[in-house]
Amino acid sequence: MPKIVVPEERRAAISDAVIRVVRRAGVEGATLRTVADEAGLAIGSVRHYFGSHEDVLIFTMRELGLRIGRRIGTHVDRLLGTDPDIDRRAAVEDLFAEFLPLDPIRWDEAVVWLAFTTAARTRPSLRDTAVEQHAFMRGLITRVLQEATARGALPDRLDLEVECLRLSALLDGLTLQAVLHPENTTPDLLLAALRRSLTALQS
Amino acid sequence: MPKIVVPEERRAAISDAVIRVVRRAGVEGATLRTVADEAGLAIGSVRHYFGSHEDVLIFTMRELGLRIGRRIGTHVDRLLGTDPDIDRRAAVEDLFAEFLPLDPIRWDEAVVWLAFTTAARTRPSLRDTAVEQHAFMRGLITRVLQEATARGALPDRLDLEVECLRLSALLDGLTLQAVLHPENTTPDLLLAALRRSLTALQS
DNA sequence: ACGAGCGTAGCACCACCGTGCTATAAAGGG
DNA sequence: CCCTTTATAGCACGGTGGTGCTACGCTCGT
Repeated sequence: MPKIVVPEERRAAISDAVIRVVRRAGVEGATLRTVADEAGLAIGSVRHYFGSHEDVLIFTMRELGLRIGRRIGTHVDRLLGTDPDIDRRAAVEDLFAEFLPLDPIRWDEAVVWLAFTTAARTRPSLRDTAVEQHAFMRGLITRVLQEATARGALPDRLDLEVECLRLSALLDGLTLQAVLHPENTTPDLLLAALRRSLTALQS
Repeated sequence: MPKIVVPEERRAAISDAVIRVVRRAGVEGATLRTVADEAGLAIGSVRHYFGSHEDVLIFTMRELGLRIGRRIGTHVDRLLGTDPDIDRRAAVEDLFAEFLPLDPIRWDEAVVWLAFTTAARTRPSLRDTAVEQHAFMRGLITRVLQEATARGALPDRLDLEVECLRLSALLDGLTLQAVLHPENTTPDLLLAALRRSLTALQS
């Protein structure tokens, strides 16, 4: 049966298993044994595709980061595209809403990403990915704010560095609360908070 | 030498050691051995004061929560006190600023608290404390907003549930970013973001 | 003064971790 | 057809985790 296998697919399947385990038991719960079990493989098979346990985590975190970035990228394309007739306010709202865990799929992703990015504080091998993703988020928000300012959609004496921080902190904070206290942080509340903040920004 | 020891002091000293270890190595790094080492005790001595490793973590998290709550409580007393001549806007700002990691001491506390509260998601024994502290924060913010509305300091058609979420998410998000990406999130930026948000709330 | 009780310390056990290493079976190329 | 390569699987080792249990010494009540 071997040799027909595409290594990339196997790696992806394994990292999916890692994501499920982390969601259930945290990063420290994702041992080679639990991951192999979740993936329906033997521990030796998992090790065949990764140099070490650390590599499994690094690959999975990067994979998850790419997945999130790809999802958000879709909205960026629409917003920064050439179509002049779109409702830009709605497009911006959609873009930022994509950061929020508004459905079970994104909620799971947010849970796992939070686990990884907090774990990265004490795991040097995960830091790079965490920093990259954070820079991506800050850069994206800054660009959107700059563009909106240039367009006259925002007051032009805003301190964009502070506004970027406020917005990214809001998104991170909403996500954090939705992940840790979902019973008090329903999707409709998340959306209401985002809408209110964007509206307040315009005045 | 024994018997002169006050058990509560020993427990407090041990939980201080736990806090230092968690700051350095995360919750999963706080094993009985590392904690005992950090406290300058033998592993058996630590176990004399706690029923289990789990108890050590529970006690320490609760202790840290109380410490944070006590610090914030000081500002609450001042704000809700009877003195009519205080600058209420400044008092509110001071109160909320107390949630932020503006100095090394509070930064350490924020790091450790974040570690505990995220760990609580997968550790049932820590959940209660996490939920309590979160309810405390939400309740406090709601009360302040209600009082400000009653006083006429805020527009009275605000949806306080949404505003409470916005504010608590902002504080949590700012803290999260300061903890995970301190190089991009300096204390003066944190304060600027808070001030801007409070001002925006009033208009 | 002496025994009870508490603080301190550490051994021993089992469970689980990552990893080096080996074994087996299934392809694909010569 | 055989032999190299690759996928899969698993053993065994060293290290480390929490914990049950025991040992020892100091202090204080009687």
